[in-house]
Amino acid sequence: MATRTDAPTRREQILKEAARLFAERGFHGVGVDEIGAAVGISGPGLYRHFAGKDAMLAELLVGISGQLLTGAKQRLKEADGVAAGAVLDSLIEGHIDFALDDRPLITLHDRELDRLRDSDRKLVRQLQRQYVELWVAALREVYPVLAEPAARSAVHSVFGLLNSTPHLGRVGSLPGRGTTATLLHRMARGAFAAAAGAE
Amino acid sequence: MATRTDAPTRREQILKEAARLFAERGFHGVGVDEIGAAVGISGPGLYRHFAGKDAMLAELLVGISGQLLTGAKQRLKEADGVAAGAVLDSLIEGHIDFALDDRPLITLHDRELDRLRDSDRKLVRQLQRQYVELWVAALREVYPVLAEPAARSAVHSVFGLLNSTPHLGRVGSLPGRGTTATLLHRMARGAFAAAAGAE
DNA sequence: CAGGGAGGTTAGCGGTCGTTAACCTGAAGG
DNA sequence: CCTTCAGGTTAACGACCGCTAACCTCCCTG
Repeated sequence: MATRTDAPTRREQILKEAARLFAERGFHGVGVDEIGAAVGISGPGLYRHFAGKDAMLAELLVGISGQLLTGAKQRLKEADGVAAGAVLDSLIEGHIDFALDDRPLITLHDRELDRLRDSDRKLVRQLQRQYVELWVAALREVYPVLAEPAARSAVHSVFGLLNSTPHLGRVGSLPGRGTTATLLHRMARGAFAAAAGAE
Repeated sequence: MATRTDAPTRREQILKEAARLFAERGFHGVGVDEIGAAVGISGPGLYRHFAGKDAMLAELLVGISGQLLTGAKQRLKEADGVAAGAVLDSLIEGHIDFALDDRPLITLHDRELDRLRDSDRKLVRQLQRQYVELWVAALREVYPVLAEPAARSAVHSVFGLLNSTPHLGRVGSLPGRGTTATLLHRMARGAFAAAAGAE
């Protein structure tokens, strides 16, 4: 996958700023005028790029879920034949990268899903479900003791743990990205091991 | 502490329904008419009990933070002289009880804080900070290896793990409250142990 | 060099929402 | 029995918000 070097399109600028604002003040708490102002144009100008405010949220949430799922599938493909534990580690690593690099999106991800049109919400839910099932399978490969319901609960809980990055204070106060990533990774593995420990 | 048997006051009914609605659709996504309808009166009738919509949210959030902090202090007092691990277990147990019994409140707790007036938000933040510091101290009692910043990050992450209960599907699909509580407790301990493991 | 589309602008409409005003009612109490 | 007041009601106001309409201005292209 070639790294993008070209300038972001206006659509992408808008999506990025909208994500930040939605994460900060909630979908209903942000007006289109503010989103426009954040990219240097005025409110109604946004309608040259999106059908409406809902469409921005939909594109963000579908994008997030799709990106997580695609990334996970990619990692699973690359990790063919390696130890089960390494596969799980790779999933964890991918999720942590995302949680640390796109904190506004992580916030939106589990906060504004209900604001979507029915069809979009179903799509996002389906992508999320697939992502979860990838984790559940990888987890049970490592810990066959875990029954499926317990494994699913454990995965959701670890998502909660990894997605706590927005609560870890502003970027400056963190002990450094690498340190935080390592800590989160260890804790996730520890939580999984404990979940399987005394089943 | 005597268990309440008397009927809930109207104020309490309103707060409970408001919490549920705010958690479901967000603070800005719920109208006062809906909150009124949920308790059988009409919108403006609420103003006999609260100064405004903001006041309901404020009372909810301050109540949550205060309740968590008070409960934790109580548990610390009762657990005087016992092993450090047992103290940490008691904190975890208290938080899990809260997360499982008051899921709407847990959702509000880290989602709508920014909608508060400055003074209320500062109060809530202060209560939350005290609560976190109680945990950090208890955690470092068990794992003295953990430096304070790492301990604080670990605590926030475990909160994320424990507060994931709203994502665990509707109550019916859970494997039973006790089972879930035990699983969460084990995972929290496992995450803490791993955080301290290779410091 | 016409012209047409991409991407802006401002004005304004229609609906919603929080809040207030004015009024009503039933029960308690001297 | 009259008063008072807690706790409702409906009507309506003002602000805000998403969105559309109408118009403008480059820039690209045949």
